Amino acid sequence: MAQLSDSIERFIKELMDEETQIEVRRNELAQHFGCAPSQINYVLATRFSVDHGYIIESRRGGGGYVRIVRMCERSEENLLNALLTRIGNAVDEDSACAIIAHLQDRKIVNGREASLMRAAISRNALALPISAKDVLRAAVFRNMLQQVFRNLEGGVRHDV
Amino acid sequence: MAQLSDSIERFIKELMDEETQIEVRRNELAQHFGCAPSQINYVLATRFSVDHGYIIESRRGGGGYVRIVRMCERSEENLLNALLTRIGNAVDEDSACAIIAHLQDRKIVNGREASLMRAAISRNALALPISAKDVLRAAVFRNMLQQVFRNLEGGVRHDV
DNA sequence: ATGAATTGACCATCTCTGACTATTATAGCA
DNA sequence: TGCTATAATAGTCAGAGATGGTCAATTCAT
Repeated sequence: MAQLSDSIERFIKELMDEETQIEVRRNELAQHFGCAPSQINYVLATRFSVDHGYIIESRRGGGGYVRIVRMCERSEENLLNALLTRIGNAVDEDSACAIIAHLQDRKIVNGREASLMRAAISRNALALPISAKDVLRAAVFRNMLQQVFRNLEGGVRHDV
Repeated sequence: MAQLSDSIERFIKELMDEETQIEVRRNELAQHFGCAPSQINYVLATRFSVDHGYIIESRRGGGGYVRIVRMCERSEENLLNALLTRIGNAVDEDSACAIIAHLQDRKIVNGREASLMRAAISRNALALPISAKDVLRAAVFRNMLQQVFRNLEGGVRHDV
């Protein structure tokens, strides 16, 4: 039998046919399928994650919504994954700068963006004991890289 | 449904089109939208804060008014200093995002750069206990801002 | 038996209102 | 003139209502 999650997934994908993004009410959707609202979050987390090429944005409170955005196909995905693996849980400043330079060589980021990234991961920025800096730098760097690659896809303003 | 707050925000911004400041009667505005007067204060507080680049002045009593001023004529140098002061030693994510949005409004950064900055200072990026995050975010953010303004001086402008 | 799916209790955030407070102008009066 | 009462504004804050989020426990499908 088709799982509830599968039905919800299909429903959302049909809604998105032709559209690059849609907005839904979590509660309405849940009611439509007669399930718990959190079930919607489950479907979004398992079928509409960044890995699946989607970005979820939402707002709570009166007039709240859940927006589902489909990202374009990514040709550079392998590079991103390679870089994320390379960075792992810690990375020193020189290595990070080398990666940024590489991205600039490949015209994936321009000079201004490269300088921004260096600023964010510099020793100065990360005001912590030396040992912790590399770990924190890796976290910030990973996040920025993912953003860089999302930007490549044409959509410019999607944070996660 | 479009939220009342969103409508009021749009209305005010349309009034301010071309103008650098406007004056309104709180009660009149509230009546126009059929809401409680304090709703106007709510909109001003959440959409026209200093972080968003506005200043609110008002006077009570007969002939009272609310004046909404859009900050814009500061030189970029002063803006940098104002922002660094504003950020200080700690800043939460929402405030930082408001500042980034303001920079984007003023075309000081473009969409890609804004998204990069948000990525660098997001909760996800700063893998630390909550209490320390705001402090670290401020440090990273300050560093990025200084870089942004250095980029301006060099005139290295790449639009997307 | 195992991992996926589902639920429900509890949490976080955003809006909006109304009661109460603060401030200012002005009319009326001594 | 000077003082005071009143009317006309605006500000603040706590709380209710409306959403969405998270996570641990449970159930289900293979």
